[in-house]
Amino acid sequence: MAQQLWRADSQHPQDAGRRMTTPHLSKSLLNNYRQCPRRLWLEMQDRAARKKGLAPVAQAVYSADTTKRFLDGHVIGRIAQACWSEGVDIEKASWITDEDTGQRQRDLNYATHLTYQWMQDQRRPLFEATFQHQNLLVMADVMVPRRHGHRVYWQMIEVKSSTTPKDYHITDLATQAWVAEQSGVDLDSVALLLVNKGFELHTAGDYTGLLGLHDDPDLQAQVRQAQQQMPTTLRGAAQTLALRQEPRKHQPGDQCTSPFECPYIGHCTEKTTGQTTGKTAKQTTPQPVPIRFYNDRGGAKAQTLIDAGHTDLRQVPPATIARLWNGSTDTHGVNQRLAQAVRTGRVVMDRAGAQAALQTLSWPVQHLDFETISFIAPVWPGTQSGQHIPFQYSLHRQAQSGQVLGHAEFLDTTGQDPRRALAEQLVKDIDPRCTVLAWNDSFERAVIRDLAEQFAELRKPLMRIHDQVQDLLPIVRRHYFHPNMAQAEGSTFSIKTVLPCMAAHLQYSQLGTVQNGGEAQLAYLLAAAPPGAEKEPGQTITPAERQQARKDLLAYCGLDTEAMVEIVKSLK
DNA sequence: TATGTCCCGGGATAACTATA
DNA sequence: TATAGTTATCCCGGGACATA
Repeated sequence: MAQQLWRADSQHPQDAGRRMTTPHLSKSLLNNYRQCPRRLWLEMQDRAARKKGLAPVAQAVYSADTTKRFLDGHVIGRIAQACWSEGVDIEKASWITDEDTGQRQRDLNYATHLTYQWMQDQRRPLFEATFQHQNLLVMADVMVPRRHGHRVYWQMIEVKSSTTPKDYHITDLATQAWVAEQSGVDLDSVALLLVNKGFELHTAGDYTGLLGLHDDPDLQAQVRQAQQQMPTTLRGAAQTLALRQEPRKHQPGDQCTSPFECPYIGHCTEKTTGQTTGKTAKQTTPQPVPIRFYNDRGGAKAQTLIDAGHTDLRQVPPATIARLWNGSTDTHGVNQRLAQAVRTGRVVMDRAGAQAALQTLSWPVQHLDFETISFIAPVWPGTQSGQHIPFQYSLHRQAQSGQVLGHAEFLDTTGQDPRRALAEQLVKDIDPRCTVLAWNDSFERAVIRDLAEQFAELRKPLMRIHDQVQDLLPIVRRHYFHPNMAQAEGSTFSIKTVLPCMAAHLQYSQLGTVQNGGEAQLAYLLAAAPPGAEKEPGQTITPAERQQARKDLLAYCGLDTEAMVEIVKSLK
């Protein structure tokens, strides 16, 4: 006998709109809890405040990187749905118009009801099928009916804009399958629909082969295993929600960025460091300098010092520091310089060594920086998913004296494949006699290699440029350390960390909306969007916005190479 | 002679550093 | 998300030395 679709104790969807209480938790909220209870708590406070039209308790801010990832996810979601032409989009059908206010809004109880109805039909795949159990609501990306003899089972498919399966994919599937099964759905399997690495677009708009189904037995077992945690997780989340006070005992840590960036990082770090942040603390308040090293995997070296009772990096004797790295210096002596810089509060610089390194370059040098865009679903024929496609570069020419001899730049925001024009211009702009300097050159070299592979007739000059490229970063790393770099928020040797130490008059924070690579990608998408494109529903991108995005892009990329100019100057 | 301990170097690997 | 490069760490074998 076929198992009934809905359990007796679950509320009958017939009167869903009336009797069902709105669930308190969704899959993503549960994920927030898994990542950090404090995040869940803040998110719920935020929602409650928004509902009442009040100011949020904490300001949630998503970085450009995360925003871009969300965009990618939406695109992949749409492409996935196109794989099932018969599919019914529950989400789309669940928007109703409020008779009083005339506003359109989504009715999740209605979505649950629709899901129930279509599942009884047993023939068509469902998108965003909505299930509720207890106070938890989930939406499954795709549900596919599969007939075994007389019975119909369902395969639950989770679509991810990722090329490899991740742990959190398993927990996602576990949560959704658990809720669906608790509400009586017969699942025969779960699956992930992932992006096939290396997919190349041949015909514009044809994404056949972009996505691949993963439903091996190992996945089934992992999801089953993860489901066992569900009751515990739900109980924990409920306890967190019942708290009246923010659970501050959850202090910032690795969980703030892994597996996802938390939008409340700003809120939590502000609260914990209080008024004495690193920026404002001067000699007046001798706060202990936390023990941290460069490239110290998992903080192992730092931990040995902490275990030995050290609390302030400035108080650790140099010999003790040296002993950490087998009694000598670490590979390039970076951490000896780091410790010395922190101890003395002064810059450590091996000027002679830096000069010797710079001496080996072919002057004048040209500082090169690319901005690239990548699409998980490639838009231009001949490009692959995830490929970094350059749309902009900046090139500063600098004499050995330090003097700037010229600046060239390129920016294509036509929305067409920018590679050809960029490659041709680059070949014209690069002087074959000069060293080309990049910051972390592997990236620029890979981009140039790609271009050389793409355009056979430009291969020779492009590969010549490729061979001209050298890296400025290791020269700095081996000969320079500024005390501020030891406590930098970002990477120790990121150009955005190093620049303000070497040339205080140049600041990324003075730039407009584009202050890092992720923001550059978003600005590009804005500037190069097709005519009539909308930023938000109902908000067409204006020519002024496009112009501003272009301006910000030029300023940002230009500052990256100008930074390199200044860095070379201060090494001399 | 057999066995155990320590250290060192080399190779593989995982994790981290950068970039967008 | 991805890639390329770097580096800490693990593991292993070999050599030196001590001990049974």
